[in-house]
Amino acid sequence: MDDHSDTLLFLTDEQLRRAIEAMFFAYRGFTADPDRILAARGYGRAHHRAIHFIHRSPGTTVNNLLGILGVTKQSLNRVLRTLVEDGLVDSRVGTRDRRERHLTLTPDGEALEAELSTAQRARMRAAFREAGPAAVAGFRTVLEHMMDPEQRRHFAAVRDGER
Amino acid sequence: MDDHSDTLLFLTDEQLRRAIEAMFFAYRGFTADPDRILAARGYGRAHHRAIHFIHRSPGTTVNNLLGILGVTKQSLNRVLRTLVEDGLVDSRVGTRDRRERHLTLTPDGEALEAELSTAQRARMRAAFREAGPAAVAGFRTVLEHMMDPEQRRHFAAVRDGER
DNA sequence: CTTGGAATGTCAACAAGGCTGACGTAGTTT
DNA sequence: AAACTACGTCAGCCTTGTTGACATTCCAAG
Repeated sequence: MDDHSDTLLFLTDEQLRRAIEAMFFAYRGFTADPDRILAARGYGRAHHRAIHFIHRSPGTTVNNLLGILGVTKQSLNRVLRTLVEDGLVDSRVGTRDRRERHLTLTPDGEALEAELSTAQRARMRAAFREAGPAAVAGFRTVLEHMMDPEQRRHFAAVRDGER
Repeated sequence: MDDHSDTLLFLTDEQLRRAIEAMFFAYRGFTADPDRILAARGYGRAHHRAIHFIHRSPGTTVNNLLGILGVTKQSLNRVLRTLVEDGLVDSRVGTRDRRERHLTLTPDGEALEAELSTAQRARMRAAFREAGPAAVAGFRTVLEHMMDPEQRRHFAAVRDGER
């Protein structure tokens, strides 16, 4: 009960260092495919993030998105403006509160989202398949515990039927 | 044998989507603590990466680092220059090949590395402890499979006694 | 031994996408 | 009517990625 042997085993500084590096390299792999697709269109990761979360929560407001993405409105606005101009995102004045803008993807926006998502899911699926179900469960558990509490709230929001 | 039930279970597009988001949020948590320390000194993540890999492989060359970090030499050079100027990194002309510069951390550099690493390991350790050993093993397995083959080579290099 | 090419690293200039600060405008709340 | 909120925008800064041009050094072919 007070035997720390296996606890110590996986909490070595060196083991943790390796996990940190793995996270770094894995994240690069994780973004590599979308990055290529986006670059071909002159977009960057910022556009991807906006598209992703608008797809996930159609009709979401600008303010809402700011909370999820954790950037300033000026920064988000730059991205949103180009997406609206290019006809990928639709910005509609709110009906209940007309100060708000509700964001949705246009058909073109959905198409790009699908393209990005398909590529990213394919890599994820391949990694999951090679690693096996048990590893996948562990993977997700650790990821959840690595988030900031606030980020985790946003994450959990989806699981329980979106806000 | 041809029962896909559990395979399908964890390969749903929706499940994959959630994993993608988890990766996004977790990476932000992962970098949050170092980012704060770096910002206080006027550095960014690029500096952290350089410091980390120089610490890992003391005496490494610029070219070597380029392969690991996957950026252009000009980009890396800017970061290295400030680190050398600030006395955190030592750049020494190679003895065998004088075109090369061998990079090591100065005592000040090691101190910052320790500070960054300690903060990042603390979060990692906490997440690992809450998730448990089995989850940790799965986590690392999936991460390895998510890397690009080339990135994975660099990663594996350390495990087998560095290059 | 020289000379041309490859490797290595530096300087300059540009772009994306973060940031802060200030401000305008509409709509809502008190 | 006054205060607050949501959103957009202008201006300017920083980090960190990019490409292009260039200097130095090494090596190998002639």
